[in-house]
Amino acid sequence: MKKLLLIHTFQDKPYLPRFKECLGATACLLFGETISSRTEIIRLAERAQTPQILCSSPAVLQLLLNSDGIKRPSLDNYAGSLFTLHSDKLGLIEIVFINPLDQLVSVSYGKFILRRYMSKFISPENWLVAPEFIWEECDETNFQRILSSYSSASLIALDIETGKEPQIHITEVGYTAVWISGDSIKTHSCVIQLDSLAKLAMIRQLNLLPAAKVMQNGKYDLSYLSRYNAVPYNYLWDTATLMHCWYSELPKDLGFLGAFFSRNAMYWKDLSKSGNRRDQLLYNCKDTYTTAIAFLQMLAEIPSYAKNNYLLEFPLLFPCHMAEMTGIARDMDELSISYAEQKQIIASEQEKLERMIASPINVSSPVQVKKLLVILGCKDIDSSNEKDLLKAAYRHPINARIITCLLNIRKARKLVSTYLTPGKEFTRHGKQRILYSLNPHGTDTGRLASKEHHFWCGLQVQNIPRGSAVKRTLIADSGFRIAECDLEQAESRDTANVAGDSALIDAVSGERDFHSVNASAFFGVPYEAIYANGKTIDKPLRDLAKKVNHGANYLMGAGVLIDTMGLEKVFEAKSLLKLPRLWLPKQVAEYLLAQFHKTYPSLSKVFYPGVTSEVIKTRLLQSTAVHNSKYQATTKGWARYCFGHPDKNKRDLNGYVAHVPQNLNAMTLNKAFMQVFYDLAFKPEFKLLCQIHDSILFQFKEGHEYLMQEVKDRMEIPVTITGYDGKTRTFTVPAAVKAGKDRHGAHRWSETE
DNA sequence: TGGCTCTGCGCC
DNA sequence: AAAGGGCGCAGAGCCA
Repeated sequence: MKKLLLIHTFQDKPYLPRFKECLGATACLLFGETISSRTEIIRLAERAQTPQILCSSPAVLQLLLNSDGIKRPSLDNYAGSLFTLHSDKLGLIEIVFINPLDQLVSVSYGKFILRRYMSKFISPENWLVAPEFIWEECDETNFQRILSSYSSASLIALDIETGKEPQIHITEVGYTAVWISGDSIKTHSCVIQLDSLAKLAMIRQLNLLPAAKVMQNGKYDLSYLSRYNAVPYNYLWDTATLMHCWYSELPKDLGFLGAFFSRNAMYWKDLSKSGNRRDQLLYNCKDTYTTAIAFLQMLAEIPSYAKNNYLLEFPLLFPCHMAEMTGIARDMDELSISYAEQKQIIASEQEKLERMIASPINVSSPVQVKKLLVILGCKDIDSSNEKDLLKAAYRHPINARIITCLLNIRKARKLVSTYLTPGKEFTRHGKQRILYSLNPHGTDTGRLASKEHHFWCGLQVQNIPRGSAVKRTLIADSGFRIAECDLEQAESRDTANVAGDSALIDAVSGERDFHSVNASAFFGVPYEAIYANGKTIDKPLRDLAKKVNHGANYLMGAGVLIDTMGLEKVFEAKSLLKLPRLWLPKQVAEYLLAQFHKTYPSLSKVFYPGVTSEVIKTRLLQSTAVHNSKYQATTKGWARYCFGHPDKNKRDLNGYVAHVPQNLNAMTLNKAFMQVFYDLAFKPEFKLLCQIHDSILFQFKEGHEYLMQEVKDRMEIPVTITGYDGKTRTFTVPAAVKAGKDRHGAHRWSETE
């Protein structure tokens, strides 16, 4: 029988029973005392009569690393790393680090990761024997040899390192070539320090080799290599994308992939901190070696659902790359105007506020704002976010004056600091552009995520404020018009069809205004009294229905609904609906939510239980959607592996229930994005800018207005889906397109709203 | 000073 | 006891 030794910390003690659940038939001795030397570790192993040690102690990690001069190593980074020691009695001792044991409870995938790391000891036969790591620097003296040997490689992993000063540039490019023949796998790694045009020529030649390329988050590398005219040929594999397709809920960084996929992993990223040139080159090589090893292990294990996901996701990297490299022009004059306006608001409101409270205050400091709340007689409110401040405002007119002022400052500050501070622009030929990145592996649901650009500038493009303060500084290129096409009520339509709730399907796809239909159904008021002749008549009731719909969709509880609506609205709803005068806000909120579920009963009766049982039985949420669109490598839907327990944990349930329509919408938009990319984005009169969850932003040349319709046509994709009620339906989410003004007006993003 | 976590808030 | 989904960025505050 296998025997292990666990060295744990005092804090781990409460979780030891959980730990034992993961052991299966393996015996394990536990040790939770202080250890102060390597010899002590060896003696401990000898006494336990096992050369295999699991360890969650940061102190032991420090012991094993201190000869390398690494200060304060993080256990998180080294979890999964394998260290070795030598014992005269036992021979080779292996130590695998694991995460602190509280993660067995606090993280949904805690047990899964622990079992994975344990299997390095328990089932070593499941792990590829890593080929030897051989590396050298590549320069004029050995380039021809390396080029000719790499030309027969089966696979080449590559990775760039970049520097920021004096301007962004590539410092090195690393490669690991892999030769596979039969059961034997050989690798060789090299790194080119990019310090001359001759070296660039070498990089170009290596990148053009026929072998399939594998990168980790390769879009980053592509963005730089594009500028050096050194784009790699045959980029087919991406380890971050693969990981996302397989286990979207797990980390995807290279350090984690190394620990997860390589038995002998040793976290290497602390190397780069040494400042030593050779370490830097070695570091770069290790990145590519780890990418290659992780990829090979993935090939050996990856299940079919993840392969199918990969066919859905990998192609997106190319339109995303194009959009990232396009960006949106910024009107710098308009920026300074808008910046000054917001600064002015901050100054005047700040003065007003400080006059009222007769004291200086930093409104961005939760500590100071909470003190203010105490002074305003609201010491029960222990948070200083907008929602809670509004509670305080509702209590007294003086509070309201002060808090309104405070919130105005916060709003303006947010605009200035996040969106309007100059310097985020990418400047070329004297023109400024806002760049951004779009990451297909960024979310658990299949939506794209956005961040600032790889070039250390730009903005997250998916959370630009809706008003004109920021969007008016983002403009079409000369001779172009900016336009946005969005899918209307996409998530509500998707929810309705996925759940198979016929009432919701009718409400959302009928001719009538959705929120007014809801208001009528929830509150028993005739539709015509809320909405008639294309106009809202009873706005308060319609808004109420909108909030209830939104809240119920995300399985909101009554308490949170009160907070989002605000007490005032809750009381308003009570009198509007003639509910008993003595009802507490909570009862009112519960009533509102109940009305929703009474109107659309399949959601709670069929959809939520369906999601729960699917997750429990299969651990997967498998989409049944089939899209009628072009350029698909697969017609099978996305599958998400689920570590959570929707039957035991409401947060998990909420997340999985929200996943289903969010994922369906994302898949539809992503397919639309592909169609727009292939059919339109290469035309000179068209520029693909980005997608924002239910819309695509683009530009077209003046005089080519028909392109708006072309985009719209490509977004309206018929979807056939089998709902949780077992019935199959086909539906199409309609799209609406809006363009900025033509040559006589401004060509600003703000015009498309 | 740099690095980390927490809080708050922008979007869909 | 109560629990709104999915993201990323800036500032505050704390620690070494």
